[in-house]
Amino acid sequence: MNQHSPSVGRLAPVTARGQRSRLRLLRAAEYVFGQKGFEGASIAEICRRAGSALGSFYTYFPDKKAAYVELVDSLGSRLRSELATAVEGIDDRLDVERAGLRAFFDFAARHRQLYRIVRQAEFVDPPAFHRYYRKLAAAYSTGLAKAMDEGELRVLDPEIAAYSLMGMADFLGMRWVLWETGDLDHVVDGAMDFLTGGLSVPPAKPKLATAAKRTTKRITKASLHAHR
Amino acid sequence: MNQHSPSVGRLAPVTARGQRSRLRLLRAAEYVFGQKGFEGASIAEICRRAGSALGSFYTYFPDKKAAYVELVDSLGSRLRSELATAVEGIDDRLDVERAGLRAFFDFAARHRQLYRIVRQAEFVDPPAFHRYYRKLAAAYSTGLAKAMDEGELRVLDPEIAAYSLMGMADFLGMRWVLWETGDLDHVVDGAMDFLTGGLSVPPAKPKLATAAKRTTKRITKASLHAHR
Amino acid sequence: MNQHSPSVGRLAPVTARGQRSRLRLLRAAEYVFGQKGFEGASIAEICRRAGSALGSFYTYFPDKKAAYVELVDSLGSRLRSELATAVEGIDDRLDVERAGLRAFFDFAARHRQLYRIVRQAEFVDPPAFHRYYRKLAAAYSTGLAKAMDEGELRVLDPEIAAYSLMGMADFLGMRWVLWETGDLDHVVDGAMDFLTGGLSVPPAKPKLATAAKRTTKRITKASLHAHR
Amino acid sequence: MNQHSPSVGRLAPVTARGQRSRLRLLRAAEYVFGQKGFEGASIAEICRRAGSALGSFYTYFPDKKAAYVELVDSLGSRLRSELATAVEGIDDRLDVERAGLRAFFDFAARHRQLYRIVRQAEFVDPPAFHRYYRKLAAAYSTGLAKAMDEGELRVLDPEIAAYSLMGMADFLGMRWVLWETGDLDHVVDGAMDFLTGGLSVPPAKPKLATAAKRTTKRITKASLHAHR
DNA sequence: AATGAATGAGAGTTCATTCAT
DNA sequence: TATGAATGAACTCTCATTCAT
Repeated sequence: MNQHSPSVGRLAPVTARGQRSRLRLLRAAEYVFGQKGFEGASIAEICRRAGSALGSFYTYFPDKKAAYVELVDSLGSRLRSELATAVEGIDDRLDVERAGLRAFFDFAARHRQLYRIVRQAEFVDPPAFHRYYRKLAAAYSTGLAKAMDEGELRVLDPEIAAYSLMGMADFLGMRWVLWETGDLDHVVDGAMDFLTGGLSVPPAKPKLATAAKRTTKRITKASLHAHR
Repeated sequence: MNQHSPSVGRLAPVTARGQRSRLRLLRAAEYVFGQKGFEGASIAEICRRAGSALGSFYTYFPDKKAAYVELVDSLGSRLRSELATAVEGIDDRLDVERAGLRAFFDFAARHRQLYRIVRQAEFVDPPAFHRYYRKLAAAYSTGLAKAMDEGELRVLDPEIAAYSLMGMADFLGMRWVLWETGDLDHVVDGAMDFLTGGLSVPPAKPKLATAAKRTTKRITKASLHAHR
Repeated sequence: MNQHSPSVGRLAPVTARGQRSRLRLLRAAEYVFGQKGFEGASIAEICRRAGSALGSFYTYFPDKKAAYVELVDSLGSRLRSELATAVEGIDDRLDVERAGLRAFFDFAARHRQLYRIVRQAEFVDPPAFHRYYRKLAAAYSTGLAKAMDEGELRVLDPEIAAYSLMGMADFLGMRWVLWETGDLDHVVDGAMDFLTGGLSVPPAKPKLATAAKRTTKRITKASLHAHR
Repeated sequence: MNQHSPSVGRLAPVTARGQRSRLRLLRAAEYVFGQKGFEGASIAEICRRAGSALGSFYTYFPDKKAAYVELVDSLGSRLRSELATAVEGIDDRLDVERAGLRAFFDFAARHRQLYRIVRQAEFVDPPAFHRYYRKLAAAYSTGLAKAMDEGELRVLDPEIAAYSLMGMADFLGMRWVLWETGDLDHVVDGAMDFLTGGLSVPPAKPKLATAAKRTTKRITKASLHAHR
């Protein structure tokens, strides 16, 4: 175990000074873990960055993994909370989707460590990894199910829809937020276009379709060109 | 042809015995890397599993990373080839999507190490990681663009659509292949339902819509129940 | 008087509250040192057990070793005092031996940490270790010499006899008090039998010897059986 | 676990070079453990002394403790074997005792690390500690029981006698081999005197007793003087 | 006197890689 | 080619002790 427990030393600091130290360490850990991954990060570097002595890390965390797990949980709840705030008060469910997607991209842009930390969690602590996605999915599923019940969305299996939408957001963010910052408006529009109407051609007016086709074809070729 | 031809990144064995040793090592590596991750895996364990001596690893691979990168590339090309085979000769583009999704799930079920190896590639060798997804996306985008051109699919930005569909497949596979083996037919149906028609309620015949709604609503509730 | 008077090796508390804290720490130290050994014990655990803060230890002891040494000395003097009390007023010297042996076993049973603390003292502070045994041996030798002088015991080198008797008591206690609680009366009887008459067969009356032999032979075999 | 196992790396070396390395490490470990105790010894120092690299220790031992336990077992069997050799062919049982005692003192003198290593084993690995004494005691008890059966020794509980004799030897060795090298002949004589005839005064010829008394009294006083 | 945060030297252990055979 | 011993840098974690409050 750790050297501490109830009376002597705790992991939750009691003094204000302790609070500050712990926070500094956690922030440094978020940065370093995001930069180097779990294995690549060293406690020494985290402490150096936090301006603490090596041993101080263990005043606040039982071990390296615990700090990592705390970060995963924290990123998850920060993300969920930002998403909730972003869609608050929006009535139209498709607008909710748009705002949510946008908010996710913003979050990812402000927390570029998100992907690396969450994805590597699978190797560090599978439960934390599952927790992250399951909590997101649960909230998402519930929202979708409600909207379907109320006739605002087409009726689908909400959990399948939730994982589909999460996967979309995840991959689009990886591609256009992480790898190559692009015109996010365009990405959001494109994604909304897809998730709103799906792939299949509506049994519709041929003239309109042709016009649209020409337009997007150009985009298509440019995109393909750009990436080998 | 590309930067990953046989002679680059690997030390090609000349004798048949060497061929066999190399393959045994690679198979062992795939297993161990999939089980323990890149950092967690040790060359010693790989050699033990392959029945080779510790030093022999370096007869065939310059270092640990090289073997890992080769695996990522190999998984990528095996997957692309299986997908291509699976959809070969299918005319209807939506049937192509269905068959592709199914083939991906099958592949993931047979290569449960896929997710762990590919995802961790980001930390081991970012180029290999990008290559994996970019090659998949390029092929996918091209196919979608063609189908859109030919009027088989609604016209969308094909790269956005490709990443969206890849994200869907990835997350659905993670959820229903990796985490919890479920009724894959149901998942494929649900995913096709979503990706075909999207979320928005069609401005359609009220009677049909109502009927469908009631039917699927029951499914919905069951699903929610089943997964917390 | 000697080099271990109250004010040396300890920081004497002045207030009553201080007295209590010091004692609590010492008791906790005795427990933890006995449980984990000198190196295995941590100041943190001692403080936790004592209900004190980590820093408080150093209010009363200059360092870890000082507390340990104080315990060794204290165990030594407590033991010597109990032994002295136990044999007080006993006239027959062999009865003194019996009572002393018994008292030692009782002490060891009540202070199971005794062996571990004293034996490890050799590594922590050799002088304290020697002091412990030399003081015991000195008192013992004196007593034996006196009894020999007075014709109550056979005349032997008293120091050799003292160390022999201490070794006997030590090992018998280790075996039948520490390791496996047995029938102590039987052990005391057996030990007295040995230390009274020694190993050699007296040039005695054949009939009695034969009878005794048969009787004890049975005990013998049972004992051997019982302990592998 | 260790990085090694069946095919890749073993703890038992297969090459002659490996044999030599292992032996060098074990000898160095015996020296350093004996000098500094288990906790005080560092693998680094052992390797330095053995002329090996730090990591090589772990080629042959899974951890520090394993090497220690191996030493305890090895000391135990070396001692038992020397004792067995020393008494081989001796008919008179009391002569066996004398030769055994002497052999033990010799062994202790040549392996001054014996006491420190064995005694600290209690904290490092209790089973090894028990094994050491129990094996000695078992052999000893058997020998004593046989001699008692055959009428060569007075009949006593052989296990009690064995532990008594082991304790005597242990303490006498500690006092006159380890602490202060003395006249071992005198110690052996004195010990034999005690263990042969015990403490009690035989109901014998007064004249002889008086003579003996005077002789030993002088020794007594000298001894007492010498040690405070 | 008491608290608990801070310190940092030092430990055991792992393991990718090299090398002699 | 194959083997397995050898290497040593690097890591996580512990804990006695000090110090500011």
